[in-house]
Amino acid sequence: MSINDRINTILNAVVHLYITKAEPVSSEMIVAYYGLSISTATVRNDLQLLEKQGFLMKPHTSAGRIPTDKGYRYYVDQLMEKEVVHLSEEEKEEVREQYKIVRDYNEIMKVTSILISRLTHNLGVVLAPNMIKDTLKDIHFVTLDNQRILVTLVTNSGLFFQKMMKVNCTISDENLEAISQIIKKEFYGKSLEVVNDEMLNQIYHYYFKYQTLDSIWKLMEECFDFTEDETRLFLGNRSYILKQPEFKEIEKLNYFFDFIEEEENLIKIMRKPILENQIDIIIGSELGQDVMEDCSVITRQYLLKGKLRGAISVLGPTRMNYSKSVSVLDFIAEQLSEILSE
Amino acid sequence: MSINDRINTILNAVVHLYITKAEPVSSEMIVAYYGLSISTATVRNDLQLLEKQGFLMKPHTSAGRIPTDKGYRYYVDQLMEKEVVHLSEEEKEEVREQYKIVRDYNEIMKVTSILISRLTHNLGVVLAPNMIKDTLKDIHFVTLDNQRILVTLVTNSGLFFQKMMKVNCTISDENLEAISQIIKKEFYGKSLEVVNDEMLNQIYHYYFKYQTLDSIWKLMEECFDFTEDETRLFLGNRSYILKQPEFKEIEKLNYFFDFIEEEENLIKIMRKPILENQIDIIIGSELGQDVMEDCSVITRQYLLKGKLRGAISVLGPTRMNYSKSVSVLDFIAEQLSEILSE
DNA sequence: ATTAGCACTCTAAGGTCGAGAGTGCTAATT
DNA sequence: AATTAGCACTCTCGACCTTAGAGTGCTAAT
Repeated sequence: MSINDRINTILNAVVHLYITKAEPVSSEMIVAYYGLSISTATVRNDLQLLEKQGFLMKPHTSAGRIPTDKGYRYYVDQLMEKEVVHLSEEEKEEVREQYKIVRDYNEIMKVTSILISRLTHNLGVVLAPNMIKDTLKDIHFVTLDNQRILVTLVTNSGLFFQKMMKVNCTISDENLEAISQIIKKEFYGKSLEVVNDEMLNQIYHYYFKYQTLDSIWKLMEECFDFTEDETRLFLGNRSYILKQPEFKEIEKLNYFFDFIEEEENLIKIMRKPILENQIDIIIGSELGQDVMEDCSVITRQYLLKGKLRGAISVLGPTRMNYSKSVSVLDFIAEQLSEILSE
Repeated sequence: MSINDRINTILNAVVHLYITKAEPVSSEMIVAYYGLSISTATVRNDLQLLEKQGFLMKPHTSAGRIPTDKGYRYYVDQLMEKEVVHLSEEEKEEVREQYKIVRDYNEIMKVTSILISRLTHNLGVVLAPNMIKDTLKDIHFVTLDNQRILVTLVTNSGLFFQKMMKVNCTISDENLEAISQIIKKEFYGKSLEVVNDEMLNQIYHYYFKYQTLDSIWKLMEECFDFTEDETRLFLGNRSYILKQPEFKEIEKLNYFFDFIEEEENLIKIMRKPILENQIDIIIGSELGQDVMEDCSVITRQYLLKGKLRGAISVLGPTRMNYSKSVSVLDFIAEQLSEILSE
């Protein structure tokens, strides 16, 4: 075993033991738990070295070591076993079971976030599929009552988008049918993004072109305005994260909840472009949020019919089980893509 | 001022001051804050009386008094001003503003839960309108892709219910149209409850009656099975409640979150029948849940087109501002009913 | 290069103490 | 009879101290 191997082993041991025990790791502990054939003094020398290089730190002079963000970074990049799937057959079965029951997209997203929470004991987050780049396949109007119309918009990948519109005059089913035909004729095969743009920019054009249908077009303008970014975010259980020792001071929890309840914060993190089938791990200070410097986020995108769509994440303390979380996200992303695409 | 009036004033003072200051209330404090023209000794005598009768208690011998559940109960039933609306014009305006923006039912529910949280600084909860007693007005099928059909079911009060169905064979639009006609013919004007029952019990009857449409009926059985009680619950912000002093011990928070994340718990409380336009206040031990004995729930139902539908609630520590919470629920229920019924 | 040995440092838990808040009782006052 | 002043008593809370022990870092030996 070369000296470099030994140093790596020791760093790995510190990260592992700290993740498991949530307490600073001492030289003695490392030797004991890893059955190393070197003395604690040697380990101490190596620990000093690792601290000087910025991978480890001590909470106080006479304490064991804990990893720094740099230490975690080195661990996830270099040391962590990525191949091994850290999921038991029971856990996998649980996921499959849950997915068997769900019926609609909302439920799928909700269940996914809960599954991630349960399996990682951190907070699971799901960003619903973005369909702005899908093309328009179909549009339907359903009259709810004489003041409300439900618009359902179906895309080429089988996703749908709904909006309720308020009207101040009754519009006959024939007229609705006519307008849906016109929209299909004009926009079929165009991406929602384009539909949105064209509709907003050229509404008067359509208005004059199909004058017979008069006031409906004003509504269409509103209806096709997707700019408000209807991103839907699903947060799983909070109860697991409360039990993490890092949150035993209520102050930390406050920061954490203030952060996650501002949806923009999470969306910004999860929207970050990631290479297909890759995992994005952001550790502590890398988040660039002072109040979240003790937390990490792991994000993975999922596919729908082969295309990147939404993302799923684990949010927890920097002292989270990274390899387990990665395994969970990998497995769930795979199952989710399958369900959505089937 | 009769002696009874004085006792009531003192009890009222203790509740008020404890709600505001979150600290045991002393005789001196009562006299000071209420400018009473009696001595602290007299107040102490009355406090002793109130304690003997079970309305107050002391955390320890040399501490001030705090209300018992019985004390809170007497307060909300007898002392609390119910008429006065404890909402500022700004707060009301905020509510109206928020409701102006929302577009669909889901969003309305979500916004409502958040508004309740924000205005009460506790947890707001919304139970979505129950439509099982509505009658069937319309049904639509939308083909998403060759394996999925979206069923939209419209009721007489303009609510709708959606379900995604998986099919293993392509069903033509003509057939879908035909079946929607048949369903409308058979079930128009019947309550969803009845539709559900009849569909489940007589599925074979329909199957033979309209044989030409063969396998679709199997799907209908599944589609109309509402028994799984698709109750939708919306929880508002958790961040306010974290800041309440009763939750400074993390243990209490754990119990709280475990409780609210089990949706059944909240549904059971909120489904309890309540007289129209009445408020239901459940205090501490009245909840019958050991772990929640320091929490209270206030529930109010809201109307849709004049009929009781869902419920909105405030969940917080027993030391919550009951009159403010009641005002918030009253105002929001009114606004919500209006929005839903307009 | 590794290790044994040991002095040193710091935390965490426990103990003591006094100040102060607030009560309850008694005796005096209205 | 109801109210009040006066005061002893009780309990908490924070400050301070002490000690055990966990763990380090250095030095000198291997």
